[in-house]
Amino acid sequence: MSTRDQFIATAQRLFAAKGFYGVSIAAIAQQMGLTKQALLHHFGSKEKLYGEVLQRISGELMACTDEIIASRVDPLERLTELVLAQYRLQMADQDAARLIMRELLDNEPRAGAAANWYLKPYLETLVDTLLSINSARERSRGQALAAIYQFLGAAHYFAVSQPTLGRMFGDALYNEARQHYEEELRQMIESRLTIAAR
Amino acid sequence: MSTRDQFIATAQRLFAAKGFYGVSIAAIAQQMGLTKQALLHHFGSKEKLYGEVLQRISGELMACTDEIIASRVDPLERLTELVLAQYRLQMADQDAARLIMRELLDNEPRAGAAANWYLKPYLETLVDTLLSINSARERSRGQALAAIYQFLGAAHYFAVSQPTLGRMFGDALYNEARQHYEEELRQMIESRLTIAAR
DNA sequence: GTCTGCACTTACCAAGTGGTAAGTGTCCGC
DNA sequence: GCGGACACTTACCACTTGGTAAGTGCAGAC
Repeated sequence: MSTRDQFIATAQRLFAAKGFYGVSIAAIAQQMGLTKQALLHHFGSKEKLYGEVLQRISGELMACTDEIIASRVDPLERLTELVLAQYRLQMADQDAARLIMRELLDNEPRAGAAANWYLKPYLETLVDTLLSINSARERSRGQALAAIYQFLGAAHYFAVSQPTLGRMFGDALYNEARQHYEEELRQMIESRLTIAAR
Repeated sequence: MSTRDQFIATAQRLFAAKGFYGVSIAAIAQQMGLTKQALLHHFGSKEKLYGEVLQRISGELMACTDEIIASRVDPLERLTELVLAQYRLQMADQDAARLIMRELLDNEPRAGAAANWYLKPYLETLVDTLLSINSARERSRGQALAAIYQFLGAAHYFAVSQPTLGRMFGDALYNEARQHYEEELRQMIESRLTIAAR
């Protein structure tokens, strides 16, 4: 793993834990036994490093999304898999999930606002897919977005809560909830879209 | 409104927008045309101010929660109202919602970790209420927590997304989704708990 | 050998950080 | 009029911030 990639990985971990302003470039470099000027040598500025972290994350999500879109044609199945895949990715890399959540919270545009150019097409895809599921029932884009947001919110929120829940109730209960969660999500999506089709 | 309360309100707004580390006490004071020492005079330290902001927020949520627990006995109705009330509060004060979300993300304990002593009893109440809805079906605490988290995640996530969604798609679409969202939440809870009762 | 590019260092900077100390003015009870 | 509590100020502190400048050491090319 190149020094550069190591920087990105370390930065992702720290940014996820304490946020952009909560981490100094010196702290990131120190974690790797280097000086902050080594970091600046590779990335030029703190913002650019942050941008690269976001870019790597959104790249992974987009790749995963594209694959599902290519392989699943049935809209209900596609929508379900898109949400579940996103959930699995976030559970597998919870630092990434936290970072994206932080990006969602920060209303100021920063470092190219990387969350946008991945999140927007992703959301558009989800909304379009949902709208194509049952053309019979009239459904506005706003209503579709509301439904999508339930799914994503339920998934993302849970993926991000491990530290807090672990601290509150112990990791055992979180892990127990985790065992059920994916299935719960699947049922939630199914029941929502099935009821909607009535 | 006292200077002190103004400080808390201003701090809440700024902390919500940029996080604890992203805002300096000088910036907060400057917004009110005062010096940072005026702020320190009232609160002693940045952490204490932050703590007071969290305390005010959690106080409101707890008051609202207690009232519902006192007035609703039917568990399904109580659970639904608890989640919806939380959602309404968060939509009414989106800065507060963002702050709590940030608190959820920060795994380090800080400023008394105010989110804990409000969030934990709140979650416990929700889990207990859910478990009492249908004692016939065996259900573990972890499973109950998973269900609860779907509801809260869907609500909280949406409440926090206005800036991002507004930037992405324009406020019109967000407002349209918003019109439907509370009803969507209600249906989601109902269908989840109704199916569970089968 | 010497030159070049690369990864990385030490040294330094202006600006900003949270916080302390010591006032300054103003209102209020007496 | 006076003493003290209160709200707030200026002045200052040690420290950290992101970033620049100028090397240093070391590989490979010629």
